[in-house]
Amino acid sequence: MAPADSPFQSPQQRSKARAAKREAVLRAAVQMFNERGFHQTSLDDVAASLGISKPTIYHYLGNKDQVLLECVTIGLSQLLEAAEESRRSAGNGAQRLIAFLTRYAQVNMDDFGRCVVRTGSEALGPESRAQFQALKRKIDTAMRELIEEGVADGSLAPTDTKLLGFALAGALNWPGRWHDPKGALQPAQIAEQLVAMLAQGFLPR
Amino acid sequence: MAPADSPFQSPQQRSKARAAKREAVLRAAVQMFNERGFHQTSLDDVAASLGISKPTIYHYLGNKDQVLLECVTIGLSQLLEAAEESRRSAGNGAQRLIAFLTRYAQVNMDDFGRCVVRTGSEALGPESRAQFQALKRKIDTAMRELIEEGVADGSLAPTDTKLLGFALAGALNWPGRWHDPKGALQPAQIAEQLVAMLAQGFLPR
DNA sequence: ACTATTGTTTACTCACGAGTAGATTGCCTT
DNA sequence: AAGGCAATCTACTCGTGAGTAAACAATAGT
Repeated sequence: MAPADSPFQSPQQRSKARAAKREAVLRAAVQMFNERGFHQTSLDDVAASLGISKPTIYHYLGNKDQVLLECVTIGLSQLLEAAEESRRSAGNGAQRLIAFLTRYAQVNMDDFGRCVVRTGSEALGPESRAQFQALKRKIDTAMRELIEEGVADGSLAPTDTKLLGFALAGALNWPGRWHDPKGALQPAQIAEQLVAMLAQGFLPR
Repeated sequence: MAPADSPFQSPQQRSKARAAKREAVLRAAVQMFNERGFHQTSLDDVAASLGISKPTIYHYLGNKDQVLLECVTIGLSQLLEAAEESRRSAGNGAQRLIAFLTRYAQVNMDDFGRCVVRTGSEALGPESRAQFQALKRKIDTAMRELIEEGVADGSLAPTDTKLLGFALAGALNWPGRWHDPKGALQPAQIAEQLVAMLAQGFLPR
């Protein structure tokens, strides 16, 4: 084993460093995409923000399309993970749905989640677009399943599953558009209040 | 007065024809924007779809930015009009809010409304963007006022007005993303059901 | 008939940004 | 020592698409 402070890197350290750089590129890219929009962001801009040059980005990622695809894939994976976690968790259907929705809203206020919300599938090339849409469909399906489980166990009022899914998705995606990460409002709070509001409806009981 | 079938046009007819052509350009443009996205649509494409050439578009509209701005302005005007109409209508606060929301959702499934939903403000240049955002803020404000009136007259449960506004806007903008105009589902039905669902919440009563 | 105005075209310019070629440096292996 | 691989740069190419110049046609007004 090498001394911890050796200036020479082990293979693991090297590949880890490589992965870290790759991720740094994605982080920088996604932040600029969210701020200015995908088409208003050149890879030269992204490179400059990291103090590197464009070819370096191409060293880590194939092309601009792939950069975007990776960003949204990360966001969607977080959502998918949230769905799976809720699936495994205890509680009745309504409780598990609410847990999922809360996490869902939070992810949509994070860098990669926001990118998912703000990216229209048209921005991607045909192959990437297909992957993107397939992933989104997976999330939709997961949400619907959670809803149906809730209806089945009686903890949710019976409704049109698809429509409820769309309504919830819309309401909880929207923060990805309006929420300002530099603002005072905390994502966790927004998520919780929003979900509570949706759960209750707005007519008086 | 000239004979009705004269091949010579009166000044009114000329300016009307001009306006009609302008609108035809906007219609063609907005449809392509919605389908392929703004950046994936060149003005050459739009022109071709009308069987004309690009400079003709420039004869009616200043530049691409302005084309988009006009499109979203039309959409937003429809929303604003809906708000004003609801303001003037009879009924308690909740009823007027619901009427507005229903119309709001419908507009968002129409060509120009969809364009509003699908267009990120980053796509526009600075001046146009400011106008766009100002208009959107107006809609937001109108919605919040409707909510507050409902709370004031007791027909709505008291809540965080801003948050409810965002939740409703999100849920009712979303159809502009997923609804397929060529699909079987009718916008009017979707709008009504969606609003009813939001009004009631999804927890059992 | 003559001129101005409106509508429309063809045929350009020009900038920007994605993507690449090839050189360079330095570490790592044999 | 030598060759190879990883990481990075400078300096390009090249397509696309916004926007324009200039000509042409048709209609309207004088």
